[in-house]
Amino acid sequence: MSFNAQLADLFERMAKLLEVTGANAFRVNAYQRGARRLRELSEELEPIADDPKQLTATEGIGKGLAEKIAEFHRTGRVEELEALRAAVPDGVAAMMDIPGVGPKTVATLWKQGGITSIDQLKQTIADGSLEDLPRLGKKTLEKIGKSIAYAESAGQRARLGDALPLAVRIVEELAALNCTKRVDYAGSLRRGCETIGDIDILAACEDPQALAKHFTGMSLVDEVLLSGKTKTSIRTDTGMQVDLRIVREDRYGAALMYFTGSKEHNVVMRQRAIDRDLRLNEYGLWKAEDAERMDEAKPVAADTEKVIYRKLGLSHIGPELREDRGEVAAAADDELPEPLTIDHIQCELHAHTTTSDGSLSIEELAAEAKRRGFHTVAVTDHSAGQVQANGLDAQRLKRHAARIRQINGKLDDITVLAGTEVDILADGSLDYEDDLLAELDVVVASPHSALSQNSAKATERLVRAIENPYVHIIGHPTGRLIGRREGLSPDMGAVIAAAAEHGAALELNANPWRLDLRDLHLRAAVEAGCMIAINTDAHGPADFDLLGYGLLTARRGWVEPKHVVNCLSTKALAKWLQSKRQGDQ
DNA sequence: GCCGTTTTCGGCCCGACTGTTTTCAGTCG
Repeated sequence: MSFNAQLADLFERMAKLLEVTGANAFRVNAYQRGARRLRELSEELEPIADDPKQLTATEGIGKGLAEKIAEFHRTGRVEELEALRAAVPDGVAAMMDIPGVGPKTVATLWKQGGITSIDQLKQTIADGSLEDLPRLGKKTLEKIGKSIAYAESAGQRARLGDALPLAVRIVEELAALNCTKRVDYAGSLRRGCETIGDIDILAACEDPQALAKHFTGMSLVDEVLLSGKTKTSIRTDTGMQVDLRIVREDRYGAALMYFTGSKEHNVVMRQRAIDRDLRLNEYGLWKAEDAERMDEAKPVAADTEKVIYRKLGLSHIGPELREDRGEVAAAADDELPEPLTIDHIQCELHAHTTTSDGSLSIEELAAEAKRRGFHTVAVTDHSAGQVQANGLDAQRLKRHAARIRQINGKLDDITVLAGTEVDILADGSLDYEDDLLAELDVVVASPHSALSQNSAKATERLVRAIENPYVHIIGHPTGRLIGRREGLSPDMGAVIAAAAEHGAALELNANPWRLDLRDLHLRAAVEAGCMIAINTDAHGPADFDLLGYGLLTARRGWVEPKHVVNCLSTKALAKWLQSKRQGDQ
């Protein structure tokens, strides 16, 4: 784990323990913010760990955190954290993770109830001996018990690819009602986050009661969690929590902005409003004096997000950018990245056919790509190392390439490239000889095995593949599977620097299990001058639809059309593929 | 603990919902 990541974990732990012990909430928040900053930092703090001046130049790190960083660097530990650990049993801190249980409840359970673990809490709820504690009545305990049971059975965040189709289905069903004026999904889903805690749906409606009733009566509803005048929550049969909020139509934009978040983005926006003697909340942007009487007053702006941003002196910030990663400053200077849309994507450079583990023939793949409006599709079947995927040995690859070229000669309006997705072996060598790779139009090199090797080895491995003169694209560079497998954790700065130097593109694999590279690494890559390849890794016709997940992730990574090889014209793409070859001759 | 064209103190986003109270504390987003 990197120095920054270790510190981020440490600060998060501090925050949690401080919260349980009833520390000042703003102090807790400072540690949380510090941890978050550390995770987003692209440069390592270790070299400057003993220089408070340089450390405090980072936003969110002041004198206190700088001292902790120096202490950790010097001694490998932080005294205050050790003291907190000694004072608070592990099980007590763990109770904070139960939904509906916050610091106050944990403190009551621990100090007054003697509960020091989730297991003990579960038992005590079952035998009913807890009900004498203040503010812990029968219903509350019942709810906590349910939360524990649910967390034990599921608990994990949903992948974007599972949550988005579900949200679209719910939005479409609610939109079909006569009384519905507007309805959208908001929250982390609208921001295109790779995993989603719960789905937020926002609606404006002439008959809120009817809408809420329809919502709780949908066939996918397993349990109604709460239902108020403006907020209703359900759990679906797949275990996903869905919140519906109903707002006035003329306040819709303010609500959409508010519920899209992120929380951190909202904080910056609210502060920006205050700096201009305005107030921003979920009901609109107000003059400061009107914020107290929103019922009678007229908002400065409320019906669309765009107007609210404009009234705050900002160009419209796309939902994927709203993470407090510098987007507000960029919008103020009119320097936001150009939004990458599906119309910019003109080719697919990573696809499989029946020759390895795909479901389409070469002709069918070409036809599907053409139907999607692409000028080029690359056939990149697996190399021999992928035995389970029917990977090709050298002889089969030669015959396959010849057949691809033969078919390409007969097709109009679509170019089919002869390529491969060659394995990057554990030591960074490739699964084919260089002279065979040199015969192909496009080479995608990907790690598929030895995905738990250490960081140093992974870095060396990927850099070596990047240095190979015949490699155009590094496919799904870390090999992670979201929520299932962590994949490689190389020194991404070194990998990116190598890719920039050698002109290899890094892939953003659009499959929602992968989304690899992830958003923050993409941003570091384009800032370093790397090209990005956004591919669906199609194994069948429907996989081309996965491109949408790639676009969301790319926008989160501040990737613009000019950074993406799939946005190149036929001619420019041919030139790019060639340049790699010529540059090394 | 962080931060500063109201800078070394005094703020730090704020409203909905629930359950336990009987006017509000705790949690969540």
